Amino acid sequence: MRPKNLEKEQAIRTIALRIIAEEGLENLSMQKLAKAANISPRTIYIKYENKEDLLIRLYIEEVLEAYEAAILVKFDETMDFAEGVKRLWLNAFAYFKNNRHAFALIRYGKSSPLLNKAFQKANIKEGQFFAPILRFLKLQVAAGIIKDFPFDVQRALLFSPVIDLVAEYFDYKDRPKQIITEKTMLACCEVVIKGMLK
Amino acid sequence: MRPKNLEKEQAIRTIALRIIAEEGLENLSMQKLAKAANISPRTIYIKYENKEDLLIRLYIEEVLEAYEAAILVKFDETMDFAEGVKRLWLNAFAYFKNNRHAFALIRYGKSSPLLNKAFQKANIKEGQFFAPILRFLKLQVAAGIIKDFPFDVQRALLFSPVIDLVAEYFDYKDRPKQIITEKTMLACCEVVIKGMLK
DNA sequence: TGTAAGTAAATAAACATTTACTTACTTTGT
DNA sequence: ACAAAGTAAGTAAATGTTTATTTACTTACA
Repeated sequence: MRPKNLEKEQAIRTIALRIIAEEGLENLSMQKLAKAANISPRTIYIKYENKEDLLIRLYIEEVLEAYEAAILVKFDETMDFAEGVKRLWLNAFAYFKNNRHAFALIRYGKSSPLLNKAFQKANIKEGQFFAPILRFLKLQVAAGIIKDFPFDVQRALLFSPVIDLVAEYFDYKDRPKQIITEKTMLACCEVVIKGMLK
Repeated sequence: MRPKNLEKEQAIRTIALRIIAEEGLENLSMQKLAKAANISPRTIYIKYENKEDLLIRLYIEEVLEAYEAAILVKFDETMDFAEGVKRLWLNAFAYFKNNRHAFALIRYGKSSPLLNKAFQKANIKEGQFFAPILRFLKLQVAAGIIKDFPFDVQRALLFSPVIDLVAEYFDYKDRPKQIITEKTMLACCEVVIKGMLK
């Protein structure tokens, strides 16, 4: 049996992400993708059931899982609160800086109903994305260090500025002076930490 | 001369927003929109140059401008810091609660390159969206009440959790217990304010 | 009655997906 | 050691549908 060409599989994913980031999810078509990846449209259908399957697996397997892995590097749920949050912020910043296209799809994950539903489904099925962060925060609440909110609320308070700040980072990339540096991120992270402490 | 039917114009906008919110921006087509609004596709082209023009004006004129107006109700740039931020948070929460479809397009505004560029262009041309908030924050910095960050950074720190919390509000709408209430929003707002104070 | 608003139907291009075929590699019998 | 068979991976081209937009006509009102 002829073996799968893994380079082609990776090309499909890489180029799909690039098209989504540069032209938008609404402008990604199977034929455009095939042409850009220098393959036949049929080849995409060997690896993916259909367009929906491609998008969902691109989002979950290629982007979310890699993002989760990157964010948890050198993170440990028993860390000190401020240290733990700073580690997560810096990991996220570093990951997105090097994965602009993945960042674009992460943003679509919050707007597109298709990806949003896929995320919720995967989140239920595979335990929970970012489970170590959930346990980390539970420990902090139990120790009386931070205020007690539902997890989803804590996540919004602690991490939603990261996404907006990374967006600013990319906005300022083609301007004379970058205002979002690792130093800025750390200063912002401290603001968020201060607010959250009891 | 036959006069324009303003009801049809409004139907186009309302139904376009509904399709985007329910099926996604990538599933809005001119023909589907015309059929849902019970008009001929040609009618859309009397009011809008093309699909791009429709989307951009829907985003800027129908959603962003209404959002800006709603958020600034009873807000005054000379307000006390905590009072001002709370007012903005509660106004945003109230507006989105009653305008779920507008909320969906606001989210697309951050992911879709088309809408994102349109926003930046409009923001430069028409002075600045949310200019009173910019001046409000400048006053607070000058008075030594809050930390001095670039405006875009301050905006991320003070307001990005609102969007995520509203998303949670809608998520919890079809579950037995709502966790995002006005009280939750106020508690979160206080967390953010505390972090920002000098 | 003149005219822009509106319609129904048409156009050509692009779309997701399939058909019919070829290629390249593994397995198997010698 | 090796060639021929079997097979999934891959291709080029076609399928029928949907797309954005236009054409040619009708309607309603100043």
